Amino acid sequence: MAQISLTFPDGNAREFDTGITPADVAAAISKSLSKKAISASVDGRHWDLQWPVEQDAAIAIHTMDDEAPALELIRHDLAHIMARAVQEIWPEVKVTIGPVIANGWYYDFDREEPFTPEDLGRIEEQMKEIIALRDDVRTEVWDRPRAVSHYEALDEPYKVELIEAIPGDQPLRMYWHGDWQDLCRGPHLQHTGQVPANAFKLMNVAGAYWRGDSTRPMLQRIYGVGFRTKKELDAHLHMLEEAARRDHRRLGREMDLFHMQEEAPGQVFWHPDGWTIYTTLQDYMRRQQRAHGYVEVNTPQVVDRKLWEASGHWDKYQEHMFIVEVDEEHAREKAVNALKPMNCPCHVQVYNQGLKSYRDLPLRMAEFGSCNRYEPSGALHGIMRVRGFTQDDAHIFCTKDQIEAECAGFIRMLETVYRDLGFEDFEIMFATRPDKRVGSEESWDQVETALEQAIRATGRSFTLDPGEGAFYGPKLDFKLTDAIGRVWQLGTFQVDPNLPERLGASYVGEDGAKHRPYMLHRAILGSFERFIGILIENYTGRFPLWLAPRQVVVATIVSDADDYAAEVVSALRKAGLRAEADTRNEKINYKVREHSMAKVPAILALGAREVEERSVSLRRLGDKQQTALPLDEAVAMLRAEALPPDLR
RNA sequence: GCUGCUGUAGCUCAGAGGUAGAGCACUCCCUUGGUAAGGGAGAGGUCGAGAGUUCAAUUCUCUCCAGCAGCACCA
Repeated sequence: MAQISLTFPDGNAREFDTGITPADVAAAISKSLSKKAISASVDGRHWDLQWPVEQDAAIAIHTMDDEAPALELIRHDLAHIMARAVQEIWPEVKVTIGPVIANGWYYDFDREEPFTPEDLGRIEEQMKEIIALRDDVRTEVWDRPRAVSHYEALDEPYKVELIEAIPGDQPLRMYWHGDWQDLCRGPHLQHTGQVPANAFKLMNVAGAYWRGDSTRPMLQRIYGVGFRTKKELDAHLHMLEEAARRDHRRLGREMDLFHMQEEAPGQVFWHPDGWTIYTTLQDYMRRQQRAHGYVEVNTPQVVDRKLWEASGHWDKYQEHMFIVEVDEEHAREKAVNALKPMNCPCHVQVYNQGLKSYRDLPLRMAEFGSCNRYEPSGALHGIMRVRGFTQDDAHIFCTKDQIEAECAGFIRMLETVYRDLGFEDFEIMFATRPDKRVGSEESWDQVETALEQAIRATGRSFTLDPGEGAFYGPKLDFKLTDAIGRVWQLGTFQVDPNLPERLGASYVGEDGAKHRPYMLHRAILGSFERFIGILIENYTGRFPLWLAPRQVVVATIVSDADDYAAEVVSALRKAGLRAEADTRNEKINYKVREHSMAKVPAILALGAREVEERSVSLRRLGDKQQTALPLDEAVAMLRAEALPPDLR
């Protein structure tokens, strides 16, 4: 029999018969490895222990100690075990697909009746029984006709469709968990007993379209999470609780920052404290924009459809626009307006006033632009996804040659802002030319190169997102990671030669002729609403002093300190701090508890001693202790600390 | 928009075919207390909206609205 050479991670190579399986390889190495083996990597590909190896390759045998392959196998087997459990309980249910996802898996089923939360418990029990059976996992390769007729006989139409969608005459792999069988590319564990029975949990049921297509039937998707040990599962569940505790909708209500109500779905009623955060953030952004050479404008909310027709939004974006029809009795014709969903067309109108020279470029035009978009009801989510919002929007009008420098300048500005606002990590996604596009290849080459050079100039790396650019130009998306590892897409930078063309923007060049400027759409926060939602969750409501809506509460211990408290508050306010007195007839314990829960960063307690000494007793949020210090010193210290990062 | 679930006091939630309850918050009184809940009393609800069934609906049915989870969407 022919031999192949397998190279192990330590660099040693050994000869084996062609077609040997990793299970046999493990057995040849040692009995203990053979027992512990769960899968292998063959030339970097995750490989089932039962699959034969036909060529020379680099091989590594995995055990449960190898986290990534172990979790993938556990979750993948759990998906199959869950599907088997469901069909054992309800044989009429049709199975579809069940992939591994972050932290777990899901499986989509077609069943007339909805699954209930009680059903999930029942399925879990059934899964545990299957695991206890320690059924062997077997695999075979089938040819296509056999697989199709097999699933037709079982009346599993979704599987038939899946097979038909698999390209070419590729052989199909079948897996059995005991007698239950599924089409699956593998790999899998060796028997169901290898899945930890106490380290998984079914989380919820939700609808999901077959093949992700909203025109296809809606299936029922069951989500589960699975780990190697109960400890890992518990840690994950704890993390979810932590995320729920940070939920901006809950904190927004508890901290009295904003509310939303039925009469204005997807729109925010900002309360005084929430609006303080908003305006503080806006003031900060305004300073940043000025420092980076932007001019600020403001443009109308309600604009005639003619402009939207010219910009192309009427065609492409109408379903997302709030249309306002004005049926004036004496109007010659009915006026149809739309609330602006974006600021760009209006900014071109500002640009178009007066003749522009190449000397005017680059022109960086910013607006805290209030936009309204009719988002689908199911997309709304707290203040993170709303129908009325304000962007930190700007458009840079420039020449093609200026794109690179503008892009680099923008990335540097964005770095500063994210750092100041508490986010150190962000990633750049570079979306390049899509299949359906306008413009010459040469032009795409130039613009994409300019963006790439700009990123390199800032010393950053990027992830390529091929084909995901807009039809008229490439874009950069900036994704940042928050305190609990969630990723948010906020900033964007997009090159657009199209809108200046449509709306007739031009400038007079050095040659005295008219030219089209490029337009760079860019935002850093995205929208104030979403960004503040993220800030709330990132800080769990415990804002740094400069952003905290209520910075200092002056709490009296005895009513004899009331006058002094008024004096302290006034000194703090004079120093620019947001301070208020709490002279209620309550004990200091009560006041400290209440203001701590309201996440006020600093509490100044005043009793007879402080009145006497003209001092304060400062307690910081989260600290168990307090420090006594003279009033003047406390005010100076808090004032310095409350300066926004760009003014320090 | 789609599937499922939910909607009762400011908040968190209980409840039942015969027009409602708890805790916290709120108001008032007592208490002047030294760093995360002092004590007492009181007020507060068209049970999301509309229609239907019924002697009787907040409870059952239907429609609508909003929210939640996921999907789809996200210039």
